[in-house]
Formats: sequence, structure tokens, C-alpha cells
Amino acid sequence: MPASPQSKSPPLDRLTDRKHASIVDAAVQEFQARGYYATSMNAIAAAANVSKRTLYNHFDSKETLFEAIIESLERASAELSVCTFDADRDLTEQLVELANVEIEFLTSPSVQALARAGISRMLGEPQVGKKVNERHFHKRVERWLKDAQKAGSLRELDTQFAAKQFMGLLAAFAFWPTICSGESTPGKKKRERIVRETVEMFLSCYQAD
Amino acid sequence: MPASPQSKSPPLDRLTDRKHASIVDAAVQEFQARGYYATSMNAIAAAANVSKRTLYNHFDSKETLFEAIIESLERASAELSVCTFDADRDLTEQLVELANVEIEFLTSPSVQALARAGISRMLGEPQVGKKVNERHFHKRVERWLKDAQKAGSLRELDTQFAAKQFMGLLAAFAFWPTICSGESTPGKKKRERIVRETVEMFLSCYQAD
DNA sequence: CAGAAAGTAAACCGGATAGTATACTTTATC
DNA sequence: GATAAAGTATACTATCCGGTTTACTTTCTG
Repeated sequence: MPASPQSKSPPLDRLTDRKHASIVDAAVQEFQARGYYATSMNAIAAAANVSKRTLYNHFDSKETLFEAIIESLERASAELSVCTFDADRDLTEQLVELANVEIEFLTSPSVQALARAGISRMLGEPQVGKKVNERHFHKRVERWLKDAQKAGSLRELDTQFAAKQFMGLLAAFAFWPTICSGESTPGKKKRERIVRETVEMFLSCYQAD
Repeated sequence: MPASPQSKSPPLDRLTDRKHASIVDAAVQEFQARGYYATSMNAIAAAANVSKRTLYNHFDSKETLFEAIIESLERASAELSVCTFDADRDLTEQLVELANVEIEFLTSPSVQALARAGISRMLGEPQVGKKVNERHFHKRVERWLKDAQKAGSLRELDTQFAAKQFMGLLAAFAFWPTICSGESTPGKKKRERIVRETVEMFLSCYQAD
């Protein structure tokens, strides 16, 4: 059962490709677990079952490898389902849906990996931090809020500010605790509660009259 | 103009004390700027204008130095003013006051330093992370909420959960951006807006009937 | 002012790390 | 099946870091 062919010209499942994937997987794991500085190239090579030379054949440096991973994670996160506002559907229901997408995003292993690695890197080299900007993450919510407000379902609001509040409420429960205190990500029931209460608070403030 | 005498037996301003303070200052700065792992003892010694041996005469190890700093920062943060609920005063006004104390806390240099250093340390050694637990930070708000709710000013609520929401709203604007993206802490006007909107959203959800 | 306490500069140690070199084997492709 | 591309194992270089040692000077204090 070979891997399904990609959309572009068939890249085949050559050894090289498997090694490449193996390296990326291992690096994501290691960076996530230990952060940028505490992760060594030796460890990545070992975890990937790859010789060090091969590792360096695929990526010129630790820096390059890290950057490639950040980009791949960003690409993956961009492929998330988009919630479009629908004036005919129940507002709460839609907002719950949106919150669910976002909380799933925040708690996904790849985002957690991105965040942990990115934060550790950034603490050491502040100027790099800007790249892993959160603004990008708020876009989905912003877009939805703008549409909902235009349709008159929400009272006048600063979409950017409100989106940050919305995400802030979710992240306070579903993102930062796992990043900072090593707590495990909230389970299904906890997530449901977080979503419910977040939507309730948000609408009690912003729902149109 | 010698330093004002302390409350205990006069510790005088000996060279030793100046060096000690100089080391702590430099270490706070370095740890804050670069995180735990990216900060070297050489760098701290240089920044403190102190020989390496002196550094090690004051602190046995990097670990010890770090712990001492965390403790001193925690002690400083514990000295913050406490807001006690007063049933006779306007609810919004009181909550604004509380939010102001908290936002001042979150944006204070010492807390920022604590957080940056602590987070970087924790990413490398997860088991240490629990010590810099956020729970402690929520206590003030929790206490206030419990009193306000008992007095009937707030509807029934889970104080722990609500406190986390309250802090989450503040932190989304006044804490995480500066930690993660190197943004400068919000100025007075921005802080006022954050406080205002946070209190508004919170009360629109939780104010009693 | 003498001796103890504390500070200084510089070299050094053991260990770890990013990255390279060498010599060899495996995998893919014509 | 030969050849080139890619992988492997191992050991090496250069560097840096936490921490120590040495040999010497400055600062405090009785």
C-alpha cells in the first residue's frame, strides 16, 4: 500500500523522501519537547534514524531545519476549514462552530509544537519572534465577525479587538496552560464547556440588541 | 548620600552588597532578554562587571542564581495591593480598579522578566514549570469574585473559571503579546481601553440580573 | 596598619554541540 | 549490472559553557 500520489508530478516514495519526512517528523517532536536550544542535531538525527551527514544533506543547518518546520506547520495550519457567516443560521450555533474550529486549532499537536519551538527560539533571538505572529491566527475570527456585524447580528464593534478577546478567552484555557505548565490539552468535555462559556460571554456583550 | 538603613541590623553598603545587587540586576536582565538556556554565566558576570569567581562566590550555580531571582521576583509580586470587595461601592468602578491592579501586575518589568525566564526554563525542563504556576496569580481575582458573588452583586458563577476568563482577557492584550512577539507593553491609554472593555464584557455576562 | 575577607583576571577542565571529513554501503536509474 | 546519487558509521574540529583553580590585588575591620 504505497502512499497516495500527490497532485503534482508523481514524487514517488523514494528513500530520500522517506528520510526527509522522517527528519521533519523527528525534528518537530524534538523541538516541541525540548525547545530550540535544548534540542541537538545529534538527537534529531538519532530520533529520525538517520545519519548526521544525511541530516545535513537535507538541511544546511539547525537554523534552516527549524525555519523549514515552522513554514510547514504554518502551511498546515492555513488549511483549516473556514467558517463563513450565514445570516439565516442561529448565531450562537455558528459561533460555537467557529469556537470549536479555533480550539481544535489551538490544541492541535502541530500548533502546540510550533508554539513551543517558536517561543523558545524567540526568547533567545527576539528579532525572529515577529515571524510567528499571532495576528495571522486571528484572521478567521476577524473575518467572521466583520460579516456578522455587517449583517446586523452583532452590535458595532472593533473586529480586531473583539477577535483578540474571543481568542484570548479560548487560549486562556486551551492553549497557554499546556504551553506553560505542561498540562495536557483539555479533553472533549472540557473543551465543550470552554466553548460554551466563551460564546456566552462574547454574545452577552456583543449580540445586537 | 548612603543607602537608607534597612529595618534589620544595619547591613551597610559594603562592596559585597553592591556586587550582589549588581549580579542580581544583570542576571534578571540577561534571563529576561535571552531566556534561561541562552544566557551564560560568562555573560552575566560581564554584564554585572564582576569576575566570574565573584559570581560563583555569591551563587553556587546557574541553577541557584536562577532560583534566587525567581524567588525575589515572586516576593516582589506578592507585595501588590489587594482589592477587597465593598458592597456599597459601584460594581463597575471596583472591577475597573481590580483590573487595573492586575494589568499593572502583568505588564510590570519584574513579572515580564519572571515570565520570560520561567517559560524558557520550563520549555527545557517541564517538571520545573509547575512552580511558576499561574494559579497563584488568579487568587486575587478569585477572592474578589467570591465576595462579590456572596454579596449578590454577581450571578452564580464558578469563581475559578471566571477568574481565568477575566485574566485571560487582560493577558491577551497586555501580557502575551509582549512575551511572545517582543511588542512593547501597552501605554496608559491602551491599558485603559483594555480594562474598560474587559470589565464591560465580564459584567455583561456575570452581573446579577 | 595588619590580617582576613572579598574581588580580579586569566587560564583551564570536562563535557556537549554545530558542523565537517573519510571511507564505505545501499538504493535508484539507465 | 554499472554508475551515480544518497545513506551510513565514525571520528574529528572548533567552539562554547558551567564551573574550578591559581596567583594576585582591593576592601573591610579590629
